[in-house]
Amino acid sequence: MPGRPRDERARDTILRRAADIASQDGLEGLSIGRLATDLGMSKSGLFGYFGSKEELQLATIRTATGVYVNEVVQPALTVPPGLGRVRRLCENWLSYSQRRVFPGGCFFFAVTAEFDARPGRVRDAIAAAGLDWAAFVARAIDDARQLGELADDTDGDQLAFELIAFLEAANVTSLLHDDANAYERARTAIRKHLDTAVISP
Amino acid sequence: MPGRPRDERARDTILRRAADIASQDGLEGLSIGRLATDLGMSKSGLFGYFGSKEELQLATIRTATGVYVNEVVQPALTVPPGLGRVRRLCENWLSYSQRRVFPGGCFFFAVTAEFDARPGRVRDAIAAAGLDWAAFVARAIDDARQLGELADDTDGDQLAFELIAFLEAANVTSLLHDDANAYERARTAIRKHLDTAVISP
DNA sequence: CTAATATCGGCACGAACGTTCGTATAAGGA
DNA sequence: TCCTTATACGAACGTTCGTGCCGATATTAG
Repeated sequence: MPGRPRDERARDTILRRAADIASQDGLEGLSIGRLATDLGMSKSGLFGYFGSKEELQLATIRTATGVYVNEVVQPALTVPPGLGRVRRLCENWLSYSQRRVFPGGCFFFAVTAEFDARPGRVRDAIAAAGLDWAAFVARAIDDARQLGELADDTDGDQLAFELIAFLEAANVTSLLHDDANAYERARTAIRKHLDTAVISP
Repeated sequence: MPGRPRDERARDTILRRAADIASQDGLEGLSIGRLATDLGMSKSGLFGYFGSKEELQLATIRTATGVYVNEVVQPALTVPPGLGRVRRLCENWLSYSQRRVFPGGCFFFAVTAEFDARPGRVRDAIAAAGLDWAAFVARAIDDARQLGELADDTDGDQLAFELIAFLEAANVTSLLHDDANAYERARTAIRKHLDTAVISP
């Protein structure tokens, strides 16, 4: 069985490029031949790293998850729990989408829409990542409520659903219509929306 | 040049099935061979109706637009302009997604995420449909405001952006996690959201 | 009843797909 | 130095893709 460990550095390079392609053309549109040509290597050489296309797709999702955590989640942990962290999470996400960290916008938006209606291990991995993200946002909201910054009857899951809806809407609008101020729309919506939940009087 | 008019009935049957497949597997995943096999006809016979895959994709978008208008837009026109029509539009959309009029959820959500990052005529057609829909919702909101049912400073485009964000978030959440109460989350969000914009005092 | 025309299936093409196989190269241990 | 092992490559596998050609069938006109 050739090639279990192989060169970790090269593997990461391959997967980072794979995530870029998949954000534009999807995980099915990501073909091994094109990826190999892009990277100046042979199809079979690249194939040896993964052993199957599905394994390549799963590894690409793991790599994209790492990028996502680095870009969106980690920098939000530098600010203390509370409303500030919630705002920071949203802003990190919008920046991550707007800066085109992946050229096709949010990687997970693209592959979620691609796989949400077909069963399999790839869909399961994407769904798990989506659940983790939603739970993380809800947790940040619950922290803010317990710190007395949000109203007592704030529903963390519900508010997370609404905030994430704004983020993804900005992503797709900006991509489809080259409309950069979609991000400003989302920022406005998030600000207004959080203000109505914040304890003010 | 064989086959310009052909059987209109058969053409509609083909395109309706094409839209169903595309809602699950995308307009690229929609292959002529599979579509022909599904319908019990030959590849070349089906191909003759359209002349190219891109033309099939564009025709599929037109057919899906017709379904969308029938399911979402038309029944909302039976209620008079105003806040009621806005609510009805949202409810029609959620019902259209929840009843799986297309087996892969909203057709346009699926194909938008697929094509939002690749130029071409297909993307342009999808983008135009998206603009029409957003403008229609914004118009309905503006009507409600001019009728005095919404606050004077209500921004129709902004509010339309927010409502559509909830709709699409319900669609994708329900599909990815088999979570039917995502629709209830969206209904809650829409109700709350419109209530804050409505003229109450 | 025949002739013209429209429609569709059978077949094949070239390209690209994921995958497998055999081989060449290069490094490490004996 | 020789042998082993790991890694990457080129070529080819069988399949499916979109597309084009050609002949058979059905429909319609004269």
